[in-house]
Amino acid sequence: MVSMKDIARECGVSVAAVSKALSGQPDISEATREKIKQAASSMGYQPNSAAKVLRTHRSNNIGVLFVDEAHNGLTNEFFALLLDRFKHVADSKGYDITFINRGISSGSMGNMNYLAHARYRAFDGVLIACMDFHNPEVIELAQSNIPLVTIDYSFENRMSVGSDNVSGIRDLVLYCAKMGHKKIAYIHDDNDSAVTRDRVGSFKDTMESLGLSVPESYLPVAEYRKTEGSRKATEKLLALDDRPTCILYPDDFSALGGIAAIKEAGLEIPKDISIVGYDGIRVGRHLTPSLTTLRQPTELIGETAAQKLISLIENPVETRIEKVIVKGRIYEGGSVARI
Amino acid sequence: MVSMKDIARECGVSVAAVSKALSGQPDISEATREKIKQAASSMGYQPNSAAKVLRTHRSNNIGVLFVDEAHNGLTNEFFALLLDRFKHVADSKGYDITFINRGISSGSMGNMNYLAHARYRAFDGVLIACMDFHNPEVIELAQSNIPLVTIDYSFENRMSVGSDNVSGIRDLVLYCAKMGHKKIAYIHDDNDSAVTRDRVGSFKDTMESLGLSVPESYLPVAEYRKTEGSRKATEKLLALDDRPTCILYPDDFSALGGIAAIKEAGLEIPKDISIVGYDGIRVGRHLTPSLTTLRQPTELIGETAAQKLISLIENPVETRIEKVIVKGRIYEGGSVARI
DNA sequence: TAATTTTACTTAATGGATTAAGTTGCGGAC
DNA sequence: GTCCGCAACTTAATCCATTAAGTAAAATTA
Repeated sequence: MVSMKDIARECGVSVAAVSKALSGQPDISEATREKIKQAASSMGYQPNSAAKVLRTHRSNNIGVLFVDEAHNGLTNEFFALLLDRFKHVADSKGYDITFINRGISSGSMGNMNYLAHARYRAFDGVLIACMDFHNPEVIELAQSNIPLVTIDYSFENRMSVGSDNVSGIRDLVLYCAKMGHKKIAYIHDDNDSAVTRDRVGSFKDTMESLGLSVPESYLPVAEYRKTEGSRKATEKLLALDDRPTCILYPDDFSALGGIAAIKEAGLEIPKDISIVGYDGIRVGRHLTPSLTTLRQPTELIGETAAQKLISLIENPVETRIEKVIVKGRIYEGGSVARI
Repeated sequence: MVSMKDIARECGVSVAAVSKALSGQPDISEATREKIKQAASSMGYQPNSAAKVLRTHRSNNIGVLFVDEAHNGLTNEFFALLLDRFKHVADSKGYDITFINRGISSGSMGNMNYLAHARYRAFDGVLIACMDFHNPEVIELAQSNIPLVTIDYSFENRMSVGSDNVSGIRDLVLYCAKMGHKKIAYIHDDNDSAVTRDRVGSFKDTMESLGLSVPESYLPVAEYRKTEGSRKATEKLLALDDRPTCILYPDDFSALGGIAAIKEAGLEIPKDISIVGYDGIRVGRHLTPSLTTLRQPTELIGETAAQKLISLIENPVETRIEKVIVKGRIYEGGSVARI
């Protein structure tokens, strides 16, 4: 490997001069700079990030924390798309992306936790998405001094980007009501998160403002993004004496589980029962009938998260901590009947 | 940040002793080792990867080259799942994963190419998937001395993991023939790759072995994984005087494009025309009828790639260069009619 | 007991780049 | 002619961990 030392020898200057010439510092004459650049290029010089990081404490590397146990991270279309756009913006600004995990061993002290890993790699910033935000290790990371952006969850005094769950659920409920539905159920997770609180709250509020009642049985619990749970929750709803005419699912994967249960019960969508998803993933568009859902501006969320995080990294003082909220839009498929 | 220096001062030993104690070297007494470990842990010591990489030239970091322009990388379910499994194995063996891109600037010399980026970050190894393998930069990377595994493409003298396209296409054709089809079309890309050659070759060979003829018009061209192209190719096939009774698509996304064209033509699957996909992505299972396809053992490909690459990194001499080929299995959906 | 081996360290060089502080030579001001 | 200021460098310290080579003391052997 050619280093600055080699170039310096070749050009008869000091290593410092080479460093300055290549990094565009002003106190190097144009002639010398040209000579150094020429030599660097002809000798096949490649910078060494380790040396740079060691000296400057800047890695131009962003850590991404995506849970991947149970295939819940990358293979989730929503998060894959989010990461794709995030990566795109990061790339264009000269940042790499490395996944944060728990597999790196810290010598004798067992495996590193998330924060230790982030420090070990000297990440300039961290993106957290698709996680259990109550995990102590995640909280530890969030309370560190590393620039941080979270998706769909907000820590105190930290940047976050999320979708507007309140308006999302409201819009969906209003749409269903407009289509004539009065008996609407909402399946949700019982985890303690703002997403759940916002959505359930919005659901109840909107229903109330429409003068529609929501029996407790219309709010069954199922883990997010698990088809199995939503399938069972759907079966419960279908078994009710006073069955709802429309079921809202908390995400499109859950809706897939619901569809399976409905088909199994010998019912037809939307003739016998209407359903609505949330997220707007690709598969929904190819179903028959296609799934009415709230399409999240996933690309925008990913891009915004990257911009905010990089701004936080590069201008820590001027950058204002924000809780960015972006609105989604209803995709009107064919899964809600007019009654 | 606490460094070994701080621990050394605290314990009254040299930095070298600390390094040895923490990395488990034998020539440190148990008493001293214990003391150092205690101090390290109570002082909150965190190793510094930059220093380690600088000194040892080992980064415990694997570069992953996934094209992402046109959302073709991460958001492709096949590759997302592949990467997910790859990452899982890499994690468990203590390797991080960083995306290789072209966004990192090398000071005055423009942006780094893939190889330069890999050297810059000192990746111990590289995974290449989902790429244009004829790209000069990719070839340059493949010809470097960095341990490398490619997916679904094989460079001379380099490790690769791929699915068995020959048996895959053959199995599908045999299945269709068994269902009574004689007029079978295959849409394919006209790029110059082993995947295409193997598949088209296998298609023609299998058809010939069955005594079935394949007119040129039954082999229309469309770019892989693009619904738009396959839609047009399908329209062409449907417009033929002697229309095929069954269309094979090169991947499930292409099949989605075909389905759109077929619906638009007012035809019904599988009553009027049968279709077959390739890959076995999730959406296919939720279509009505569900898509008959060749399900690739994506998880296995990802895991194998990781194991092979890490073996290549850790035992460069003993590890034999292999072209691993794994077989897929037909998923029998409802998109092929018995005629 | 003297010689040898082992144990448990220390010393010092090294990897590659950055940067504050210092030095030299030159042109211009007075 | 002298002094000042500036351009264009060089020097040297620094970031942190690793490791070959060296050393002193303790343990073993003859």
